[in-house]
Amino acid sequence: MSAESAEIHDRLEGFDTTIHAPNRLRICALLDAAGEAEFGLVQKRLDLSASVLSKHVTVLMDAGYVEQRKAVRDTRQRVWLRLTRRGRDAYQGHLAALRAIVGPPDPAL
Amino acid sequence: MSAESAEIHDRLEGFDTTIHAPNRLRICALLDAAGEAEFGLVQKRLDLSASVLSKHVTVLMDAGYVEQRKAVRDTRQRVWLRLTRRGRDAYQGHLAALRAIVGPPDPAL
DNA sequence: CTCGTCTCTTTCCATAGTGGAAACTAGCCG
DNA sequence: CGGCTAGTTTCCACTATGGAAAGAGACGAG
Repeated sequence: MSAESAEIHDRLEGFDTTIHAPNRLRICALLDAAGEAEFGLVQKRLDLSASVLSKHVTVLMDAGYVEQRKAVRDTRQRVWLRLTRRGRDAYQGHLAALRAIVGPPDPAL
Repeated sequence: MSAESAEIHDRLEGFDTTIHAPNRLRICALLDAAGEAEFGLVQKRLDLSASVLSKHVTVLMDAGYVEQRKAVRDTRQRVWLRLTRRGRDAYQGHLAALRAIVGPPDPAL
């Protein structure tokens, strides 16, 4: 099981464990849809504690998938989050990998 | 953030961490598609060590998602795996949850 | 009957991931 | 200055995960 295994078993290319973690998947999905979102909004939307969200964002930034922008709203500094180009690609690649795993949606359903 | 949070944040109903784990997701997808599959075939298809596959199968059985059937092929006892009804439902529910998270596939792509 | 093989299963172990709580930091207001 | 808000980081306990190796059950060979 070596040379041909790549031909035989399901491909995992694009599968990204950094993104796959449930909360990070939700974060990426939200940012992908929103384009850019405020930290607090993400936190509320996903119902995460600030510390947990902050840590996941750190992981995503370390991977180069997310970047921050600081801006003032209501006299207060807030952090805006968005996917980098690389993050968007990785996210889309991960979705493609998931689709490859689960197969095409059954049209009969 | 309590009563209305269920209305606000993304729904996670159906999201099943037991199934979400990468290798278990692949196992469930394979069994869902195959109906029933031999342990060895699953192992080869997914390129997993016997011990790892066995442990994941145990987890899925403990959850009531998979059942085994022992049968002889080529003079040797082999284990056949399949999703239970409950497992199939949980798997489909998880896929639905994933779709709810990532949103509808972009037709423009 | 005993031995070796094949097919899983279980145990042991080391490592990494995860979240909650709380302490900490930075900017702004009064 | 003290207090408040918005994030960040640290501390901690717990769970998950995989690899390697030992076990266990069934079967054929001799």
